[in-house]
Amino acid sequence: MSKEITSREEDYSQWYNDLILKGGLADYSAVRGCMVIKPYGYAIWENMRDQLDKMFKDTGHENAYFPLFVPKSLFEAEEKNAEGFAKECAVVTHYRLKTDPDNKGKLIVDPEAKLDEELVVRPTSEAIIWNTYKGWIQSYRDLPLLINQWANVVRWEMRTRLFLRTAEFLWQEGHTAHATRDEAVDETVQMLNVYATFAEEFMAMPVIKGIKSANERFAGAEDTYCIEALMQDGKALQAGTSHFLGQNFAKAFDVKFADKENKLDYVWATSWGVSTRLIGALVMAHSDDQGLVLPPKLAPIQVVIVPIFKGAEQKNLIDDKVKVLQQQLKAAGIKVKYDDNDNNRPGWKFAEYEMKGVPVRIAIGARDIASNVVEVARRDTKEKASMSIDGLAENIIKLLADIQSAIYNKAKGFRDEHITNADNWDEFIQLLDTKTGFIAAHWDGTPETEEKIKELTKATIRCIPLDNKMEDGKCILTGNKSSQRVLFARAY
RNA sequence: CGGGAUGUAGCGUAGCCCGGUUAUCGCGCCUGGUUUGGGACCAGGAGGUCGCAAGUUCGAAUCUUGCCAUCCCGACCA
Repeated sequence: MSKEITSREEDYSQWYNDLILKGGLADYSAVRGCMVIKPYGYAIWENMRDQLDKMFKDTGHENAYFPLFVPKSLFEAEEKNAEGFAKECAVVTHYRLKTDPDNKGKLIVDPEAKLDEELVVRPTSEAIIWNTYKGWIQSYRDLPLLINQWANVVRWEMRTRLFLRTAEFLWQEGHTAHATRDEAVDETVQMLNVYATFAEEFMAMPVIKGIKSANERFAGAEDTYCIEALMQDGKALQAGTSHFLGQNFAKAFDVKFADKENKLDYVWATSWGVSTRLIGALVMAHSDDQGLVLPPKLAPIQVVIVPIFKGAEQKNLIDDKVKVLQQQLKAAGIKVKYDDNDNNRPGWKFAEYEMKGVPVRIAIGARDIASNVVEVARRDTKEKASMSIDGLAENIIKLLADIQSAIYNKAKGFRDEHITNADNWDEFIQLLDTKTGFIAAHWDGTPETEEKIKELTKATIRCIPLDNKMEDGKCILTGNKSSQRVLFARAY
């Protein structure tokens, strides 16, 4: 059949693409590096967004919206940030087209319509937001300022991959301002914890909370905290970041506040974000060679009901029964779909919903109704069981919870299996090339050493785990003294 | 952006080297019927800017050039 999926074994990249395309999450578009997010994929994003938005609001944040365009002069105000993003910015230079006098029916950029100042299409919004905050903050009474925005950003990446790295992507970016350093650091860590909780409890994806080395730090940040996940091919994926920005942006945009003693000081800042990349992470974390495996808490469809019948009479009988069941399941808060489309037979539907990663499938036929049961199949293990129609909703709720924790445990088992200590260079190389995953190794703490290791192996320091224990050792490359292990991996 | 590969109907493809009637086949799609417990079957039918643009030629899916997109490997990537 045309919907066959390339196996992970055969070609991991192709497997990933197949899942996205054939699972109906997204499609390529006519625009280089930009994808179309299809309804099924967007529904996952909506579920992620709704949950995260709730968590942001529960921690005191409000949503706002800032412009897509950033005047170049503002963009360059915070030097490090500007430098970091300069190479991947789309820039608007003109505001008008006109008909081509030499080529009928075609348009050209009107050279008369050149902008005095170029507009940068935001790759991130610190600049425009901090320029705005300047007008909003005068006193400690205006702080903290806790704002989030849901937006699209553009980063002109050289090589793109569906969801993992696209030229335009959807994300949220929180931007907060605080009166003290400590409060800003607390906020940074708090939001990192929100991300970690979301990843583990909703995406069923275990993550390591850590801090980035100087090389991997966000341009313009003092510290970048991150959650790192491990994909099934042994490569790491940065799933979310939370930055402590110090007073860098306050100084760049001259945002000062008066404290209780009427003393002026620059405010302290954070920014934090996750993007549609999370969908890529979700896909790679759990799926198998038959298709997507989605965690029940984020699945657009949690339960699909497939009727099996001979003739219209049986179909009517099943319809009546399903109508009741559907109401019960919906009342129990379950997202349920009844697929009684007559174009496809049950076997086709089974395969289709497996590919789409629907966590639970219920098959119901005349003989089931006769014995007051349904056949319940779970996507993660492919196990099938007969379940009584009485109290079905309660049992399905339990099953969905089971699946949620089962796929988390499976992913966590894999992840934990793939954190390995390396005590010298040979071991390090060996592990990178055979076992893959996170490698915990001593590092002398210098950017030069990290850079060298990256050159030699393509492995980078993913993070220094927050709960790291101190331990004397020697750097695997230089042999210099080290006080703790850091996590290396090849990464997306 | 450099190296390699690819682009023919919604998907997968034959034809291209060696230019020549109406562009091949399978899946899917539409109509009708029979079916339905793991990707159904029969009959009829629709669907094509051969990625786009220029060029060579009496004639281009086929040859040439440029461009666009995708994939793989690099470089790049908070």
